[in-house]
Amino acid sequence: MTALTRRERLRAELEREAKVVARRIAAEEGIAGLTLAAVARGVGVTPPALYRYFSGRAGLVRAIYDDITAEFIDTVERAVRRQDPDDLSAQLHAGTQAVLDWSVANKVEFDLLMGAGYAKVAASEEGIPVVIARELGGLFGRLFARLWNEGRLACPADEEIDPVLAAQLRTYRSEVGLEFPIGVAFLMVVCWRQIYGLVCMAVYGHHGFAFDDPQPLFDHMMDDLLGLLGLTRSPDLRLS
Amino acid sequence: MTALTRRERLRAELEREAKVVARRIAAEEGIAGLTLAAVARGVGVTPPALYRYFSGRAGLVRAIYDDITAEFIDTVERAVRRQDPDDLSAQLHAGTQAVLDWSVANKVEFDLLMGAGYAKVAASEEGIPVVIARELGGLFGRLFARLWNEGRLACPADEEIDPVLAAQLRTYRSEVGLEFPIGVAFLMVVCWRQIYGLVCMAVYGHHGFAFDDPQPLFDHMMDDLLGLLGLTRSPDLRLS
DNA sequence: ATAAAAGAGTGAATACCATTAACCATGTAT
DNA sequence: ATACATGGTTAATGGTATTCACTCTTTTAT
Repeated sequence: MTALTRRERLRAELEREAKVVARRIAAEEGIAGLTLAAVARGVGVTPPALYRYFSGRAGLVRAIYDDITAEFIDTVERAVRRQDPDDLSAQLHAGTQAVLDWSVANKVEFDLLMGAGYAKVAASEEGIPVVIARELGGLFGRLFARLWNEGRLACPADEEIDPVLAAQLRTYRSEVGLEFPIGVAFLMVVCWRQIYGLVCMAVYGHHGFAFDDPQPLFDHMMDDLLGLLGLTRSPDLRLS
Repeated sequence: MTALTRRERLRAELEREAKVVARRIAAEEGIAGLTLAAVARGVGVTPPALYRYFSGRAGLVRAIYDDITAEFIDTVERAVRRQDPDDLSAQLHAGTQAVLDWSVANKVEFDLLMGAGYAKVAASEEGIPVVIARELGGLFGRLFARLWNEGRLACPADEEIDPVLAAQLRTYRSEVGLEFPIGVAFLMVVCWRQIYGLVCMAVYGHHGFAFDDPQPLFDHMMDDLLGLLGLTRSPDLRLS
């Protein structure tokens, strides 16, 4: 039951609408082009009214940042769950493809979450830093953990890893809340480095004159990465 | 001989100084915080005066973009030339290390050249697109060409490459002005994808809570990449 | 039911910013 | 010496964020 008072309903409604308008403007004009005045026009109020909902422009950006994070993680999570629960290769593949597809389809949002925008948001607010890395790391980390438990993963032993790197991996592992050896975390980071590079290339497009479509490079990369994990590409991907 | 008139000297001086101030402000505040008014204050003129030197704010950004490109390429080129001319491994290693070091030391500039800033600059101006990719591709491409000529490079044959990817590689090769088979271009792109991913991680820092120092991951990556090219890490790197 | 309190919006004011136009002083060239 | 080109100025326009004082409405408490 909606024990909400009239005011609360209206407030929730305007806040939702303001964020929708803000998302649309950001997607069209970029974060730099996202102005309180434009959002105010879009929802039919004067700019100062928005200060009842967000703490200024920075607060508005922070608000849509949180929404975008949830949306991104949800998208990737759904793609993973759409696969055969026993086919880890298919799940890793689909999740990674979802990361690429969402990023290319939402370039401004990607930049905010994992690009230049991240540093700005993180610098101006507290409580941001680890969010996206933890969520995404946890999502893929659970798949890596299953691989590890099945004993199919060939990863370096703790002693083989450079001490400085080992310390970083331990920090990473504990921050993301994972249980496996740091060698597994190392594999995750090696994979992420490659995925992230490809996605950044596709999103920022400084090689777009030739590699307009990232899919062929992505397919090659997935074969590489799955091979690194001792897997082969699963034929029955359900990407629909 | 300076066949420059007094006015020309003063003009060149103010233009230089304005760009220096702009670079400083951009580095401190980010490109978004780079305002004509602040630059004008910095060089002791009123804002409209800068319109005699740059076509508005966009023109100023474009001007420092060009400077930054030249500076970046020059830095990498010097690092390569500092190595033994016959030690391709050392040259590749040093060049790549220079890319990382410069990018981390100049985050805002990196973003402008190869991150989110690139898309904005490229969208608003003509003649930009291929610059950075061509310069950097040419620099590393010459090293790959030498490797190829020495026959030490194990790369896929043309027929083994997916047709769509092959077309992209041909576009890339011709745009960058390289001569070798597209299999070599493929290796270049595979390497760049990994380097770029690591650099973006280091610059944008969404994993910075754990991987504050990118060097250990970089060292691992270089071993991988040099191995991919049939090389081993050269012991006598002169990075000083 | 009515009065007090809380909430949500407005308009005005301040302080930035970019950009253009009109204007003036000065260096350069004839 | 004079005419012109150049590089600067001030003033004006219009956009932005943000704060403050005020009003109207809704909620809450008596």
